[in-house]
Amino acid sequence: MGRRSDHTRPELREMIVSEGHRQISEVGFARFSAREVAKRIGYTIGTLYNVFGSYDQMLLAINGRTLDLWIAALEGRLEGLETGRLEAAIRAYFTFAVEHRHAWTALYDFRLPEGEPMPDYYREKVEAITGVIVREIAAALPEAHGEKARSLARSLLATVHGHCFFALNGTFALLGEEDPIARALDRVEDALARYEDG
Amino acid sequence: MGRRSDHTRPELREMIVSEGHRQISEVGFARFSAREVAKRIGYTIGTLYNVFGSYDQMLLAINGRTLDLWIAALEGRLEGLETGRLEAAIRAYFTFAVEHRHAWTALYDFRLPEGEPMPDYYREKVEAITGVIVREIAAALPEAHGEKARSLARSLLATVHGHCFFALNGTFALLGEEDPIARALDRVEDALARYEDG
DNA sequence: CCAGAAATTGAACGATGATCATTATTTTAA
DNA sequence: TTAAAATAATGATCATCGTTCAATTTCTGG
Repeated sequence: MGRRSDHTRPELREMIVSEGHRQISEVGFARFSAREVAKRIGYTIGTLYNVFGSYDQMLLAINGRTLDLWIAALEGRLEGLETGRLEAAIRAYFTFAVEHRHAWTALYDFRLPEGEPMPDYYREKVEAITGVIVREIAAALPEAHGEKARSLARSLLATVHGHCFFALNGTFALLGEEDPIARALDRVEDALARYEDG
Repeated sequence: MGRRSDHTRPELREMIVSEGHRQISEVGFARFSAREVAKRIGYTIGTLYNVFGSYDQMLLAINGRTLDLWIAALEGRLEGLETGRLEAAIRAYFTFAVEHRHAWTALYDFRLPEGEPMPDYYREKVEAITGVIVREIAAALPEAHGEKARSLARSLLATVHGHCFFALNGTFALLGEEDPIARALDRVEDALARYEDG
């Protein structure tokens, strides 16, 4: 078969990302198959390569979709909230990871070959996640500003990530920790309390 | 060829784990190949299955080797140290991860199929890593004891892990953080300071 | 010395990602 | 209107992977 134009380029792109995300959410990164994605949207493997150029770029697009959904989930949860915004953001962080186990894990399972740079569009999505936390940290610490707030936000993001990661991969269960979110919130509180003092 | 007895069962096991660890350290989890391991020790793929029963159990053994080396590196670094032991432990945590990038990352890239339980020997190694931190936390906080110290240690372990993970996977670089270890130490200090107060 | 046990092989299978000449379709321009 | 050029999609081909297991070879106990 040749040029069909059943779908425009952007439509096709969307179909692949959408189905790819569905796939990876269901079976996880390890069992993900590009061929299966192609089959399910009624195309063949070659077409995925035509559209994305490489497997890696396709996976990046799929992970990008996960980031989009994650950002939306965070923002959505905070919308209209007056108090407890930072805590809500952290809880939403966990909730998304738990509810999208496989897709969330794939974010970290997949890595570009060394040396290959992250595309800007992806970098921006990662920064958007951070941005949410930065904003809430800055709001929680009126006296903090600029780089100080950004630095603390990055670090607390890593803190929350570590707790979330251990919660999902079974490390916390293995170690007997039963309430990972509470522990993450403890650590954030520790940092804020200390900051307020000096 | 048949029963050769060039090597005893334990010898063979050691050869596979040793070469497997070398392999995964070099090329990483994604490019790891069991066939390649077999070839390099002068056996064939079937033999690996004879010895370990499954691919997963072999990988677990290889990751177990990484944990052994990690524990040894932590203990070795602390040996004879009188002061600054907790900080030294955390620095050693990072140092090992950086110096064994691929092997360390493989610890988290590989997961058993859902439902399959961790073998006890592996669980014990993970607990040994935690144990080091628990011990130093307990030493740093004389008034903390039992479950309180364990709980805090687990949480700080997750905190350090998050920072280490973001350092290695490029997230911190992307966000402009240049000194992940310092940030991890900040967070640990935050927790200890708060704990000492009440 | 031989029969049975044990260890090792490697061919076979079904997948995977990757490549690319071929073919079908559309678009363009004459 | 039609021929030529550009484009889209295919699917056969390749190298590799994990997995299985009958066949083969070697060892060992009697």
